[in-house]
Amino acid sequence: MSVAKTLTYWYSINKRDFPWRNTSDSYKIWLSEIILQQTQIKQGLPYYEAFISHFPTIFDLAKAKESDVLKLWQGLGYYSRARNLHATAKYVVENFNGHFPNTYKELIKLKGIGDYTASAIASICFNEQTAVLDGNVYRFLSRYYGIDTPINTTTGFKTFKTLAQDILDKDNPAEHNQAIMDFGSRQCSPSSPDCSICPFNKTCVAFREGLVSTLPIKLKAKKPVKKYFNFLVFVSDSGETILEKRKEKGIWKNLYQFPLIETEKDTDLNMLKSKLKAFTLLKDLDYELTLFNDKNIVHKLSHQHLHTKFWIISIKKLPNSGIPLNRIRDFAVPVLIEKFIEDFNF
DNA sequence: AATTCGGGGGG
DNA sequence: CCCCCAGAATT
Repeated sequence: MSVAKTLTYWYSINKRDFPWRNTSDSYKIWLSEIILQQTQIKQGLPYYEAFISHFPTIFDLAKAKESDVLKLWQGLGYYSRARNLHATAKYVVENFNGHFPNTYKELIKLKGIGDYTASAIASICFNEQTAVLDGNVYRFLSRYYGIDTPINTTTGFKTFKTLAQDILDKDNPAEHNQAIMDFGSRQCSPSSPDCSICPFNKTCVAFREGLVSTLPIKLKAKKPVKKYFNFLVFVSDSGETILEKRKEKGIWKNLYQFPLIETEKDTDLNMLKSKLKAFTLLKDLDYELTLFNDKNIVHKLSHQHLHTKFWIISIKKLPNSGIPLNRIRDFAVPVLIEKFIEDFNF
């Protein structure tokens, strides 16, 4: 039996039911694929439900404000996905009357849709013969064929993409693509898969040669950089605070935060006081400065470790216009800020 | 070809 | 502490 037939047979028995399966609604497939980029199903599922509930059609999503889309995306990370999701919804409504293009070639032109997502939508929605290549597929192919080419290189991508395309079941690309991903996710799992019950354990190169735990090969990422964040949490007598929008490119673009002072090294009370003196807005105002967290809160991102202090600035009246504390939950904020808001309990 | 985008969970 | 996750865009 061919590799593809074994995969689809396994899938016919082990298929899980998800709300984006058993539909060919390209809006739902697209939404699920964007949410699931670099995201486990368990984490993404509640967000998918929330988006479908708030935006049942692409027209609803296109009509929304970006701030509302980001608020709904809050906590899921990689926020460019939400911005691109919204932009593409508007684009597809404006240019295609709400209908997604039905080929890989046209889909990949859209913001937020790369090789994987274009292949997924084209095959699942329109039965185009184009193989998906995600982390699960890399793992299965590298183990089954015993390929030690690093997967996070240009050569690795070409090698595995070609192989995935070669073994694609041309008669049923939609089922095949979902089968190979589900198989990689659940049977050919990253750590300690149960190869004793694997339908490929007679032919898998990695199993035969004892390489299951070493494949796939991935080049190591460089170490994350340390940063020092000081958030200024203003609290006025009238119950207002200050949030600002992050407009620069970089992390958390278009999300909100308390006014931020980033420093080269860890900051103590006196250092921060001298920093605040540079704020002309605060010059003639009377305020009390206290540190909320004695130890730094370390928020870990893929490429940055944020050593964070929250400074409480109690003040009679804000230097410029603020927002009422009971409105704070209307703004999309990073998880780091959200956790503080819950802990501080204004 | 490298780097940068988040956050949660497993071992 | 390491790793991985239904990757894409930018440099």
